Amino acid sequence: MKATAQILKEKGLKVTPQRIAVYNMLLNTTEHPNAETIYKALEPTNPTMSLATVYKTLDYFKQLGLVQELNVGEGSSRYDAVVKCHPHTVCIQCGKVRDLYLEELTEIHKKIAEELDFEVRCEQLILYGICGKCRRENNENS
Amino acid sequence: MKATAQILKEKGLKVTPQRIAVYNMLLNTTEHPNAETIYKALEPTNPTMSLATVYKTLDYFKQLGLVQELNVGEGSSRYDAVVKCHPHTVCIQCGKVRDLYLEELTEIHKKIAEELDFEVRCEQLILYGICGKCRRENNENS
DNA sequence: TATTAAATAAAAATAATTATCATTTAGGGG
DNA sequence: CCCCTAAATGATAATTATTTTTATTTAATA
Repeated sequence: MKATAQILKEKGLKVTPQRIAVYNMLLNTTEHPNAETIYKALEPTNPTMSLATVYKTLDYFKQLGLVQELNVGEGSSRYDAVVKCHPHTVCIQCGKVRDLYLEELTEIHKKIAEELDFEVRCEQLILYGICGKCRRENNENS
Repeated sequence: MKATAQILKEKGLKVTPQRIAVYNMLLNTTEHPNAETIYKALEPTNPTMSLATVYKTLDYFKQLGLVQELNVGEGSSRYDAVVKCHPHTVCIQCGKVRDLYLEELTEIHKKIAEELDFEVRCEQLILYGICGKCRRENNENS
């Protein structure tokens, strides 16, 4: 695996502890955290870090294709270090956002795109519903 | 077509000029306006209308299934009087949001959902890209 | 028509994000 | 290795979208 500092350098970014911290945090989670959550997670180890820096860092990363922004209809944006377009599930009960990897879908959308007067750059599919865990808990309590 | 007042009444809502205006405005557009845009559009005919009322009205409508909220990654939410889940295209150049009606997709998602430990309630597909109009304009200018 | 609970407008409050700006720092050149 | 400078940071103010509050108005029922 490529070192974070190296990745930043290749993108033409100055390597700073803050940027390394944000990127590593995102690499090591599948939780799709928002800026606030990232900030809180880094506070213990980076006590001088500011929330504005997190926002600015995420914005740079987004422009350079290091992260993707995801809005599932909450107040705030979530971020994902997996930049390849991929579908997500959102549990409307516990709020958990999970990645889905369904090659079929990608292919199907490509095919459909060809039939439209629209040049698809990225497709985002969000499935809203009840995750397995919540469904089982609901059944127990009824 | 059912009268707006009747629809509101059936949902157990008090019929007010503001609610009728908001709902009719959404019925008569395919632009997926946000709260601000709805407010501005209604200002000429409803000069006393307040933005807070637009927000509250949209919130009621959403709860009752009269409108659906759509977030394509802008700062604000858009609203659609077509409440059936359906895909959208978003032009990353002109910002236009359009409805797509692709039955195949709905079916495919249903099938895939069966294979997941996830009970799908609604799926939202957003295709980001360049619309035909923008693509043609780009070609002219190059 | 009178009553009353609910809806409205206006304004203040909140939340998420962005901008400003003085200070600090990364990283290239000497 | 240190200096220099442009860029990054932190603190804070500003902005934008949305929600809440509250006094007033109104829809709808008796």
